[in-house]
Amino acid sequence: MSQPRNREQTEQRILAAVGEVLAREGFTGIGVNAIAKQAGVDKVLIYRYFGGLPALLAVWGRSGQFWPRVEDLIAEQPDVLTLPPPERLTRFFSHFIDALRRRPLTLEVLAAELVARNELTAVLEEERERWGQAVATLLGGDDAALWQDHIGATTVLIAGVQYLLLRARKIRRFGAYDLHSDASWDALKASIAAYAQATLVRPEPAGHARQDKP
Amino acid sequence: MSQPRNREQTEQRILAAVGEVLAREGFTGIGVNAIAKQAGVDKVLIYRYFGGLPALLAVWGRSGQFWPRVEDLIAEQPDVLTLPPPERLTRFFSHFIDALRRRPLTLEVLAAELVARNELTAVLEEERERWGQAVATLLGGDDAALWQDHIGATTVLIAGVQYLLLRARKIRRFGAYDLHSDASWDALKASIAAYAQATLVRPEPAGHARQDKP
DNA sequence: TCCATTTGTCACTACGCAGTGACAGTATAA
DNA sequence: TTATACTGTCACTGCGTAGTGACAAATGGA
Repeated sequence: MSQPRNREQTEQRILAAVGEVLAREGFTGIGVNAIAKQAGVDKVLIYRYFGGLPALLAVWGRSGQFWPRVEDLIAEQPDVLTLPPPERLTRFFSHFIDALRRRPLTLEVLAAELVARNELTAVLEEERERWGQAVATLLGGDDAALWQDHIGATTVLIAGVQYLLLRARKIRRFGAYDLHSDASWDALKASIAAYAQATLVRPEPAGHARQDKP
Repeated sequence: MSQPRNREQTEQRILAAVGEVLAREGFTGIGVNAIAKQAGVDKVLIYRYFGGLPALLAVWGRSGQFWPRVEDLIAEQPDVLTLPPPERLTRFFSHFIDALRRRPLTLEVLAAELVARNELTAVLEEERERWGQAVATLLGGDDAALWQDHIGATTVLIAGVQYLLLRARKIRRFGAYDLHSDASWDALKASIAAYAQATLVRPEPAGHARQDKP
């Protein structure tokens, strides 16, 4: 019944248990008791090895990559940078939605951030700030000025996608959409694509219109 | 120190205390002990008069109107229905943002819905579903077909605004924006306005409103 | 006046939580 | 071999929570 005497392994057990408890019970179920029980380890070791629950969460947050890496969002299309801006934005959103729908743990943490701040959310905040920079670079591409005109609406759209994904976990409907159905998400992707086509182009149609071809 | 013997008044005290505790400690601080203490009443009366915490929350949810009524979002401009669609959408978003920024209690409940379902969130869900219908009618106005084409993007924008307002409570930055500054919100409103101008128009037969794909 | 019901108070149980002190077994270094 | 540090277990305190039973005081009807 007693654990092998191996601190390294025990620490890994505890770290793994954090994710397991989070996945099973959600953020409100997180606590030293639950984590220790899940790890099959005495809770005092959490204090001894990590210094308490907040410090443990910080370590866990740094170890796992729940946030989709920007590269993964465009991986299947490595020449995405050569696409015209509307297609680029469309593909980005499509992959972003799919990636987040596959990451329930990310959504759990994302939801927790809205309710309470703690060591974990602080760690993830830095991480995502860097992510935002990378996305801006990706979407801006070779025409940063064009992108600049649409950064506001696109920011709200990114926020909106995240919010709808969070709501989907607990509440099925939002306005006209059933957030549990793939068809709804396809429709939303199509709407965003239409938005991109309609707006993400150089404003002057006549005269010195600039083509978005390389 | 004993309360006057007046059930009606005591019930009102308890209901008021729900909102007070929610405002002061947030949703995680809600509990029979805290509510009873706030109301200056013994907690057993919560069970006796309301049947427990979930039932109390349901009553409270029905009694208060924290969600901005659609009429209030356009009150200062009663002839909003005569405005062209882009201006109509722009005004709606501007008022919607301002209204929610003035309702911390609404945001608290909105955030709670993302984490846990309970009697309160169920009640509010019905309420907001009706709200969504009213908004659709308002924005659609006399040209439901036009609106239909943009319902998806607008839905995501509404969701995005709500999400940014929720994040602002705990996390100051989102992408390029400081969510605590009025200037950021003005910029976001302007971006939404630009989106509305660019997309929410009738495709003219020979007009330049919508640009063709290359 | 008498009695039943209602209103409000108090004391209590049972539970889960965070955190800690004491202890036993094991590895390691002198 | 002996002393020391380390790893893991157990039992415990203290706190806050939800929920309940017993009781005192006031009300209102017969």
